[in-house]
Amino acid sequence: MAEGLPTNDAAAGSGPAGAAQAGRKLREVRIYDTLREQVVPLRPLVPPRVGMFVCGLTPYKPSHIGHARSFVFFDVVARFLRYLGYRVFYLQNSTDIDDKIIRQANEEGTDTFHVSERNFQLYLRNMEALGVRSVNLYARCTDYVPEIISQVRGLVDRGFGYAVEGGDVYFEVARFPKFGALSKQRLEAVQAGSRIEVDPRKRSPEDFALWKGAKPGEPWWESPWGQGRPGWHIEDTAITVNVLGPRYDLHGGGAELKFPHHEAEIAQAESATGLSPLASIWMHAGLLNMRGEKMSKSLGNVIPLDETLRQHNPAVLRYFLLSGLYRSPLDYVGAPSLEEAGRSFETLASPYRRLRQLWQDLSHANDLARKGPGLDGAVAERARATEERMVAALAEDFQLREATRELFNWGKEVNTLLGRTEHYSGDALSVLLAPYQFADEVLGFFPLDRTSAGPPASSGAELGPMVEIVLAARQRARSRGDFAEADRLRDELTAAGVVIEDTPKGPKWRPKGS
RNA sequence: GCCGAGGUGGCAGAAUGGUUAAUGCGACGGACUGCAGAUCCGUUUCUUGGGGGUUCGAUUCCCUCCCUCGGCUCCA
Repeated sequence: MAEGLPTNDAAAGSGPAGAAQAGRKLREVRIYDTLREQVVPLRPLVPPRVGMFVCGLTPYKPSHIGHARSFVFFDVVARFLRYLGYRVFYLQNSTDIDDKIIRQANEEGTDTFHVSERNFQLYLRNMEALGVRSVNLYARCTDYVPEIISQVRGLVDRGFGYAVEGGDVYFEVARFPKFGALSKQRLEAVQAGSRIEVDPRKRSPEDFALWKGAKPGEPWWESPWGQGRPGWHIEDTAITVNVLGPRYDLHGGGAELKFPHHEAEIAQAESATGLSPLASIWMHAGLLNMRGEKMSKSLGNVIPLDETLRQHNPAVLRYFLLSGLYRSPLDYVGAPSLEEAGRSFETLASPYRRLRQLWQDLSHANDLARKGPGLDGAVAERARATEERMVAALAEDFQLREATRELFNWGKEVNTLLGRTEHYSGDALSVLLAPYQFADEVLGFFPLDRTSAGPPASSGAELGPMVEIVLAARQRARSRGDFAEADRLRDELTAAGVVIEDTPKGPKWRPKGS
């Protein structure tokens, strides 16, 4: 939210957030659960708390825009639940030790910590640029090795895991009949489709590694099975059981993780704790595709997130990533996708920008309390209704597009009102701003206060004096009818990244991309 | 092969067993402007992959065929 804007009710404790403290019933949110294959109400184990875990990334390389889609979406999930008054603890892990990181470190001639930490820090910066700020704890796998070993040992003790020669420990899938329930896969079918050479030490091909014995030159930790490191799946359950408990409310991740990763999580955690279900609701975000195909290194179509954020307004990327149904694939065709999104975003943000400017003008003039024209009661009612419809859309399995549509419609109304007069009172402006503030708080549509399309531009402060001089010259040219000169000066300002708009009250300007 | 998602206007992309099938982008016309931009108003285009069925009525439910994409132990 831009500094100096009217305070949102929720933040002030008199709105929905205050409801929880007052012990009132929280608004019900319905979410599609992959396991049950239907939209179900979120019923927190310990209301109003919501434990939420989302599978994070393996930072062996800089993250790409596909990652951004999931993490931006789950950011909205956490923001929305908090807006409603749920007290969300959002946990995300980072797989900072695994085969790919080891390989990358060897290629670079450095160690795994450097590789994972460098990419993880870059990821955090990228997430910050995208306005993702709802995660309470990023848990690194290597910080939880004792918990991991303890959980593996527990599984071995209870007969779910078995150690083999070489220091590997496997989970015996045959001991967990529900394996496959989440992805609706049957084991026989899975075995038939296996692409991986079966390790002869495993009792069954579908058994997966809980712990891997260290090979020469690899990082290792001491364990009851010798020197080794965690298998891929175990860190998530070791971390969540310790941080969120044996059961929690929401588990999120990309759709491709359903099988085998999330199946393995269920098998591990429920076998280790004896409690079920591990997560009350399993959410899966649709993947981001490149021109209809998955994004993968072998196809050579991975778009680095960092590069994209340097070339485009992060707000536009965020808007684009949130523009479809979260469970469906989203197709990215490169820059044209973001250019179109940028035009849409401009339509969306422009009325907000106008309102915010008016508010700030009043604020600077210390005149917020003045008696300006108020608002028609019907307008105020429509503002409330707009916000309510946005809430309702999100409360029914996060229908982002529905919510956004409301904001477009609201923008049209705002533009019409501002076309009649701009002299509204502070109260009236805050009513008009409310739907935008909701969108900012929950959808994060206006991160870092950047509300127009395009790459970052120079700041208004450093351009200001030059622009004012040129603009004055252009006005003189216009008043003497020398429109050729006036247009030339406008072209120069445009080339310098300044957007000029003539209004009845004289020309206005702003840096492109601000 | 098995599991899953999907085929809607020029493009992106929603929705519902039943008034004119959202919204955005684009295009065209009008208002405004010296011009442009922004904004407003209006217009433009889909009968919802093919076929069959259920129904008073289906884009929405069922069957079938065609096509696309994803998962099947690296992957947000």
